[in-house]
Amino acid sequence: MQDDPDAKFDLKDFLPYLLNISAEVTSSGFADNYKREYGMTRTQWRVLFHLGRYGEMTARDICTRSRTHKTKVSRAVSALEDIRFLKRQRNLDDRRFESLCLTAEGHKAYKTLCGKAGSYDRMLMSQFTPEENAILR
Amino acid sequence: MQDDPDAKFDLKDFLPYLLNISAEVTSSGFADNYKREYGMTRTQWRVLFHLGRYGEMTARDICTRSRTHKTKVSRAVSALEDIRFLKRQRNLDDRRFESLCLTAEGHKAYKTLCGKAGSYDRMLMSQFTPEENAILR
DNA sequence: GGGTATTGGTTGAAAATGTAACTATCAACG
DNA sequence: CGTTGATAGTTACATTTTCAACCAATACCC
Repeated sequence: MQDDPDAKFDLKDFLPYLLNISAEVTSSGFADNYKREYGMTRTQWRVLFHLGRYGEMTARDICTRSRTHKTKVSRAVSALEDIRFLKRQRNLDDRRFESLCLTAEGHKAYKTLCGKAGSYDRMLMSQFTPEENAILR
Repeated sequence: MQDDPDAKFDLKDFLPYLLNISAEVTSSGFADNYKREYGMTRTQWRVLFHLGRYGEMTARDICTRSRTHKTKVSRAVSALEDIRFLKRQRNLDDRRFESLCLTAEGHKAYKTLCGKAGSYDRMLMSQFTPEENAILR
């Protein structure tokens, strides 16, 4: 009855659904690391990672690179500033911009978490063959 | 496995991050369909889809099948009930359960969206080779 | 110059989510 | 019985996220 042939395709085959589930499972598995230790949210961790990995950049850069909405980034940046993980500096040429960079403390946290992320990633990867990984990415 | 603090690995290589981005991009591309038309949230859409595709089941079934937390499902069910897309019925043998099933209206919405999901999925898939798809899933 | 549009970033209110405690039902064991 | 413990589902409260409006600085154009 509910199975109209042309309206029928398995939920398991719907790519966005699949990706959501996988994203949630893998992310929450790692979230404890930054949450318990530093009280960071997912977005904050993302911002920290971008700055740690790619160095100084503006909030807007993070938005476009990480496909994150600017309000999310804005709030994450303030939060990271509050706990002294980053500092901002107005660009003098164009004073709308502010370039962000990590403090020593922020960088230390980044390095710690980055190491954990590396092993976590390797752990995830070990469940696939190399070819599968190449295609996934 | 040791955490190597100096390990530099690209953010682009962190699987959870990748999955999050892909999930977000692909999902939000489709979200307009149920959001604009029916005012549904992602979770509500997920519940609707499960019931439409697999027929009558309990809230708990949906939780375990879709890896969604029970409070999210509970609220989505209430919301869908409010707009008359599903009805619930207490199980008489064990009155803790309530089985859920779609109303005619709910099923109509499911069918419509399911059709769109199908073409959306095929569109996404068309960007990969069949082998790539097989592995992704 | 002066008006208008655009852009980087912030803010406030409303919606959604996460967490934990809660109700209600059943089952198991004395 | 009564107590304990598990399970299905809800609710309350705090945290996040979303959405739209907003501010300030710059660019564009006449």
